[in-house]
Amino acid sequence: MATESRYCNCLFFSANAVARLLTSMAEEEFAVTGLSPSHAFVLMTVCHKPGLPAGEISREMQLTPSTVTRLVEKLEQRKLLERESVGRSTRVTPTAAAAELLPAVKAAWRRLHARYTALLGPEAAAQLTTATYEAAKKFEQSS
Amino acid sequence: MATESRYCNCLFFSANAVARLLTSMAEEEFAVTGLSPSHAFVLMTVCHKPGLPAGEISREMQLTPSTVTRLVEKLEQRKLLERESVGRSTRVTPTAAAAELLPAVKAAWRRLHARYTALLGPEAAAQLTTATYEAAKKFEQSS
DNA sequence: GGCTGAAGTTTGTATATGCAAATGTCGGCA
DNA sequence: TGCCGACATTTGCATATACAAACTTCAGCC
Repeated sequence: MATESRYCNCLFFSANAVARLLTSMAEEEFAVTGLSPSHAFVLMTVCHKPGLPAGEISREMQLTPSTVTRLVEKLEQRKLLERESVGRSTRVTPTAAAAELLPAVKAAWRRLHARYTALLGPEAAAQLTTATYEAAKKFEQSS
Repeated sequence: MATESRYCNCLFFSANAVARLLTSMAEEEFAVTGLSPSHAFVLMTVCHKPGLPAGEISREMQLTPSTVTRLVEKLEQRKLLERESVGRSTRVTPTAAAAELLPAVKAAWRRLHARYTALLGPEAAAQLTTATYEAAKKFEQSS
């Protein structure tokens, strides 16, 4: 109470702090899969829709195309994904190894969810999540 | 509506998206000062408490000491801050140039605030900010 | 008084992400 | 048919941030 940060009323500030802390939690939970959180999300996305073009991954994950290229590249090196150039798009498909790894990835994701939900309380967590998602949508529209 | 992201109920995901979007807004607003948002916050922090040890900056900004070292280092190169080694801590003080730049920095900060507040609506913005800040505090305690 | 450990900072290295430019591919039009 | 602009992706480069190890300084204890 005595030491509220000077920046507690700045959303830029708090949002970045929360994102860093959640990323560090996510890294811990996904560690058992050998993947970083972002790589894990790419894997889940591609397993859900095999053959997805890279640009679609970019849109679903709200990351730039170049970032997606790097992520997929690394997963390809680990033999978890394959890329196929089709026309001007690049279709990405999971390998058998990816299918095998998927349950562990999904379990880690569930643990992450459970972890921050426990820390915030179920209602607060749900509310913060939707508010944050709505904000992301509005910000995205304006840019 | 038709295309809600699969990840809209994941706070890790939304928090990172919002943080990226806010960072990009902040970069635009702080651009006139020639500083990145983080550098601008360091400058404001040090102008507010001249002689602050680096570790205190680290705590106020919720960044690691090494990150603060890099930020201060660059501001020192630009003749905006000075470092003085006192015992085992490093005291950081603003230069005259920093004092001169400070109003522009604060103005940019106000513009940033106004910008996201306009996009979200005043109540929603305030509520999201406090909820986010509370979450950051809880996450920090648990780590 | 000298050692030992803890605290504060810096340095080396690694990762995530983005922007801008380059590359490759398609569609339409002269 | 061949060129030109638009789209999808990749590549080169830059920045932000962190972790771990090294370095410095102090504080207490023998």
